[in-house]
Amino acid sequence: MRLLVVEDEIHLAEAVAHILKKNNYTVDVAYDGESGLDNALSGIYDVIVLDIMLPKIDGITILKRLRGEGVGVPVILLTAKSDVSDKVLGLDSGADDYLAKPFNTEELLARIRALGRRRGEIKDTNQLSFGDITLNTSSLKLSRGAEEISLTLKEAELLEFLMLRKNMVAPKEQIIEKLWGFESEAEANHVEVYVSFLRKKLNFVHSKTTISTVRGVGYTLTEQE
Amino acid sequence: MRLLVVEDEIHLAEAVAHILKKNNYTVDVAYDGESGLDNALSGIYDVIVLDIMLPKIDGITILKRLRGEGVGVPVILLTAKSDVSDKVLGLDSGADDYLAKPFNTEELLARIRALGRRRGEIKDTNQLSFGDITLNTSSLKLSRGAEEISLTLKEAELLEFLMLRKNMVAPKEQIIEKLWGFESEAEANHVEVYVSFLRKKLNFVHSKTTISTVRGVGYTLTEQE
DNA sequence: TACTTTTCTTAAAAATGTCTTAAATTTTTT
DNA sequence: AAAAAATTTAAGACATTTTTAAGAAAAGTA
Repeated sequence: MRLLVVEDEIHLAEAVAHILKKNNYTVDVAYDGESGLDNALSGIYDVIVLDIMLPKIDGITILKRLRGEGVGVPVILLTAKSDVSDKVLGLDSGADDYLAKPFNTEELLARIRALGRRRGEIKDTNQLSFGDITLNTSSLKLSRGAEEISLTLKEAELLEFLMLRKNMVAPKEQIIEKLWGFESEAEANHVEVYVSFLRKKLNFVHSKTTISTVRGVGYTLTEQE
Repeated sequence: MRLLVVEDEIHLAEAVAHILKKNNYTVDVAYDGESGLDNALSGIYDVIVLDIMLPKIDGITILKRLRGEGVGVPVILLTAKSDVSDKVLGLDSGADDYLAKPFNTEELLARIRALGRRRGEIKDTNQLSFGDITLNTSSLKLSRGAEEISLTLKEAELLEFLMLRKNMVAPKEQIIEKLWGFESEAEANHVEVYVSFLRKKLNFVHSKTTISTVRGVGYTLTEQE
């Protein structure tokens, strides 16, 4: 994961960068709003840690510009102000999280993990793997070893959703929301039908990976022994 | 993050709870001052949204009692009155924020985020531990060491409730309210049945943790030596 | 001890959630 | 416009969970 830290207090910036690198992130640092915005617009970052008070361009402005340009990268706002109105403003501008200085390391790490996770981990190859299966999110092909089968769009979306969540349970509600949007009449049965389809196809490629159901909650991808 | 909403207008309470859950909070609802206070005193909440006008015990009184007991959980007061004196009274009684009805969703969310953040807690996992056992509240799996067993939804809810209250006694009444809703026909026997089920499962994983009965009151989780 | 109350445990009934089809409908491709 | 593919609907079978109910056991009381 590649992170951008935009912070003008050099000491703090270096300290944060150091900690993040220690935690296996690739970290770039910008010391003022202008270069921060330039970097952020590149779209190569998975999470941006952004101070509000900055020289040249302030954090809120950067955030608005990013969102205005359609850059949806998760942003954690950093600030000394604990003013409520300020927070609301930040969040309204499209921040994903908010952290007041001084903050502790664990807290920052936890939030970065949380946001990074939300993004998932599709590499530029469009290949997504779990256990013995691979899904090409572009060609919609599911493969296990040499065996391969085509998925329909909905099937692929569902599988991708489950794969991104690895061993976590994906609530049925969330699946509906993701695949059909949440105003829809879509019923739980839709999900069940597609789970059934997918299981058949997983079976077809003789995968050891299965979709197990957690009754009353949802589904989770598990690797069988 | 775990929130408590204390609001007697059922419609509003449900709507708020729904929105909050959508935003990944764990939400409990109490429909009157008495059960609101009981719940609040448990100390398991990160933020409490508290209506002022309530049956049985009013919000201000609840707030004072909480602070009197040394419970410092952030409280957002909710009220139809936009009366300034009321606001002052609320803040003097130890409220952290104040929101006049009708309020918009974003505003409420922003304030909760702001207050929750102050606590510095962030929900990073759905694992809950007590003594030698761990409950995954998402996959509904109870484990002790390498041994593991699946729980049903109700079993998991009950265990979670007990685990959150650690060594405190969970009154049967409160358990009913939490698992079956506050106006249900649910009888004490329901709880007894589920306690029985759970004990069997705790036994199954050879846990030293047991549910002990406090006759006439309720149940509590205890670790046996 | 005898009696009352509360809790525990079970089995079976009822309710609910899930799976699997096939057919109907919609969308896309030819 | 016809054919093919994908999606949605619907219904019955099936599985699991929840509820009910009733007697046994345990705890409290006189």
